[in-house]
Amino acid sequence: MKECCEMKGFLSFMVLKLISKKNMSGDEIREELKKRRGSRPSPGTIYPVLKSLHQSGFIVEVKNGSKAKKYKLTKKGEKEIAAATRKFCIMFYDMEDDFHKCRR
Amino acid sequence: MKECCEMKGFLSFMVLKLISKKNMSGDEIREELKKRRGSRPSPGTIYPVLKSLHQSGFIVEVKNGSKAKKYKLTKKGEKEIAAATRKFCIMFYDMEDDFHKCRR
DNA sequence: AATTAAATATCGGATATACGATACTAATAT
DNA sequence: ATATTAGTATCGTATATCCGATATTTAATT
Repeated sequence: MKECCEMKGFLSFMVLKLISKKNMSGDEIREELKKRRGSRPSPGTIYPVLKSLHQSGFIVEVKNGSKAKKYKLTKKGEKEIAAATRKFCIMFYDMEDDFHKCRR
Repeated sequence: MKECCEMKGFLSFMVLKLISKKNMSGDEIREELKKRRGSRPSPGTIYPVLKSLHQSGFIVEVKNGSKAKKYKLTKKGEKEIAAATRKFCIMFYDMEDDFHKCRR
């Protein structure tokens, strides 16, 4: 382990979570992730994740006009993110206090 | 990716977090993680993590009497978990709502 | 002290995660 | 139509993560 607590491994969760709130394109997701974790994930990081989520049937592409295509959740994807969120909350149930502290 | 949102990658964070709340032995940590994520991590999972955290200078061993040795944070470890917690909160700042929902 | 049990430690390997570099595609502008 | 740009996609690779199996150490029991 080069650096402790890098917290890798939540990328697909986070991507699915973001799309669940709002239909987004790959680039928009990269931008949002930059805000959240400091660094903008490279294309080689984000697109394979989207591909994988698509292959699993959790997201589909949506095109409207000449804009960059966006992704939105499928029914299956909604179930998945709901289940994953539940797990997340159980895993980190006592992090709520930390959220409050960070707010100040 | 076999299964989406497995949320691997948080083990060392979680271990450090647990020790920060209470001095714990490897076995106690395994037990606590069983509650949180459903499955009890195997020895081959948990002890390398402890070793790595120890080598990084985040934790030290504490023995009292004939009981199983426990780990406690060092100053460095305290700083590390504080920084990691801050990152966590930024990354997942909007998960608070989900915590509330899960509570019900 | 010898035996058993509990806890810890190590090893090899499978899989996941993420990145940089590069290639491709589609939209826009010239 | 061609050139340019923005967005998307793929490839190869490095590292992290985690596990099962096994070995070792430590504590408890007889």
